[in-house]
Amino acid sequence: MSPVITIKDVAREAGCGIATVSRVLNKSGAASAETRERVLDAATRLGFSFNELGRSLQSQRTRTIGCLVPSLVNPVFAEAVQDLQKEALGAGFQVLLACSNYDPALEADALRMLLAKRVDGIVLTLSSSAGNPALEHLRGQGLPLCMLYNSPVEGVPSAYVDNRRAAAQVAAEFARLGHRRVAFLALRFGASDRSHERYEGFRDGCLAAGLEAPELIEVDEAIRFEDVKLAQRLKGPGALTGVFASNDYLALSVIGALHDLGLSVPGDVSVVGFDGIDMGLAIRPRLATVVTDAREMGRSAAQTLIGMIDAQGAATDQPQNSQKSPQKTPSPELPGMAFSFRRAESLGPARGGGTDDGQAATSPPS
Amino acid sequence: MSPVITIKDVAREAGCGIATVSRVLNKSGAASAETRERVLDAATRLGFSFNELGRSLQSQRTRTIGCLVPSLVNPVFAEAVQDLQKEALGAGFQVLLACSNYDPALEADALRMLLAKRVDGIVLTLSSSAGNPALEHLRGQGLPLCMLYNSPVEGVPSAYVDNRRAAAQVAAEFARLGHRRVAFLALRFGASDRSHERYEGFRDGCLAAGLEAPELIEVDEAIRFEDVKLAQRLKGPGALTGVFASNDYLALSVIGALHDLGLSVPGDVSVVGFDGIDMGLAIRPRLATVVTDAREMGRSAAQTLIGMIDAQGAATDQPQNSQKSPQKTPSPELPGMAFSFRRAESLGPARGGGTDDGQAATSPPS
DNA sequence: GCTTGTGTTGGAAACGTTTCCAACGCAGGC
DNA sequence: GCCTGCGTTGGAAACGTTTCCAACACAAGC
Repeated sequence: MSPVITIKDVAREAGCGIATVSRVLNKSGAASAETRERVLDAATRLGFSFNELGRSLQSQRTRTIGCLVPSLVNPVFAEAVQDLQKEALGAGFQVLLACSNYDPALEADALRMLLAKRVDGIVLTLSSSAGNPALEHLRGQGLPLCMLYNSPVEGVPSAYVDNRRAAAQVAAEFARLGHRRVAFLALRFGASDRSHERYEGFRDGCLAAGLEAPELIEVDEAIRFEDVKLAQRLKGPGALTGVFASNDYLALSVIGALHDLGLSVPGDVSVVGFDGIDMGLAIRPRLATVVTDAREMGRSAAQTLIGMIDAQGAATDQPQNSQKSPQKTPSPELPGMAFSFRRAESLGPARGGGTDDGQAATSPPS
Repeated sequence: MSPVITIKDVAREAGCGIATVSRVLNKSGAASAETRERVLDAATRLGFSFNELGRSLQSQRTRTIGCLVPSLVNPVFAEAVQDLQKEALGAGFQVLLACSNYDPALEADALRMLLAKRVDGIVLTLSSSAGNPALEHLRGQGLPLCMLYNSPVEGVPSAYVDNRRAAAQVAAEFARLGHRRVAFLALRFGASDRSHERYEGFRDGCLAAGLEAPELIEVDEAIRFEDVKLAQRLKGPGALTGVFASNDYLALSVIGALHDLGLSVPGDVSVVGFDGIDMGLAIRPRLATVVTDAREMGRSAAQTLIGMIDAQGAATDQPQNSQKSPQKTPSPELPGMAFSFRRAESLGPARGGGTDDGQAATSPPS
């Protein structure tokens, strides 16, 4: 429609060369007050704005970061991405988003496209990070990289929580309330590192606390519970008294389903989640869970990545004094991020179990 | 790190010119079988992949679409964006994402950056679309545009639901169950077209059904309800018997809060939401709400936009036979998308109200 | 007056691609 | 044997920008 204005048009309008226009508009290099005036004037009069494509091609930086997550339906990722985007915007970066839907093939495809678009760096959550060929390929490119929610892999920083440690703490809470027989309910056990780690941490925690090893119950994508194996494990002798769901989203639907089975939470069964999504505080009983800060996770990943990008740029600009300083960017190995356990109504003393301080556990959340 | 491979490297390796490489790799133009072989071979040996920057600069198309939504924390937007991205990917487009956080200044900023990055089109949800200067600016650019969740503005297609009609139906449901005094609870009334439209539709529906005009209660960002004005309107004579929340997210937290106030849902107060997010089915009582298909909304917006982009491309390619056909792309005015009312437990007969068929309304959802 | 320096300017190359077009080799028809 | 035409090829321009560098004007120092 309206003709696209380029730097050449501005140059013609201002009666000078394109180099001068570039210098003035970028405040790089000097120009006489009078010329500057003319250029600025021409630019606004024409409504000029830079074409970032030309700029990026020349400068070899796009000021765009790629972001790959499994899904936005899980609020944890939605929040992380939202704050990542916000943080990036503050630093002048745009975000190119892709969802893998937990499919490794899509992951690889998406990463290829991000590379082709020449993003300056990538934040990614992989289904499985250890030995992932796509990840190896990325590392080979020397592109700044930061993982999100994945446990860090040698040489790649990550914004994450220590799933094993957190899950072990959940086990301790169950034990404290007299539970003896509990289960781990995993939504996508085969396709998720995080599910695995949480299970292992939980199992180890249970064993350490003298509980039986937890049963592992896998459920498929659907949130429908009419047919679930869980039901048959909740009644009769030797029934489970507690369930640890691999994330809050799953935990909430479990609570609803238990309700329909005529079981009360936490009277008959206790339920604990993982993530600390807001919705867990909106329902009654409130959801006991491992609270993590998804937004902080997103921000942290963005900061780390942008730090790496800036460092890389600086290294290229000033290669002379990198003589003695370490060649390779130190690749900040972030510590795992903070989490806390939220005691809330969905976790109570074991049904009929002898507890030390079971009564106190139904107190309102901290 | 690893040297970036360009088409020139491939040409040298294959012993031919860059034009030939381009033709072979793009399958545009002919080449002898032998040359093709050599080029293909060289490309894979070197691990070549196109630099989309150079490509876009030359072809004037980036195969990237911009997407601007207020927030990803509301699951409705998260789902819409997710499916929009999926649909776009299927058509070979990437998605550049921005969140405005309901801030018009950020909206404008983000749109400027999307334009500078030369996206091929934009899908956007604006706080307020009528007479929005940023929107006018975009239209002036002649850039393909499709709104999401906003009511369509003259000449700009939109994937949306008819908020007024849907809200009026909610009023009818309240009336059917004998409610006389109800309220509309709005989360961000000042900054959202959608909130406004829902309120107006609800008010008109109430009046049409012989109810009093609903009270309008605005709440701020926080989901904390300890201090809410709502509480005082729920007890004593003339108390409200029903609340229509401007979206499901808000409705769910209202239910939790009412619980804490010692009020039962739907025994004392009925609650209805808008959107139909999954979580509404996970809690008990299940949330009665207007069910919309967020994912379909995202897909539809993507399809419409990509259709416009393709049409634009075709028009530029073949300007000769556009003689008699309409100059301007017909800008498909989409009809509002389907929605349905979900009767669920959170909506029951009015407390002490004389109802026609109140009992049937507590039946399980359809 | 000539050199030297400083401050301002614009031409041109480069970034990686697509595509126009001219050039070339070669077979077939006369 | 020459012209035509076709299939194949590569040089070069173009997309919009940044930046190097040479050119220029002008003042100051000798």
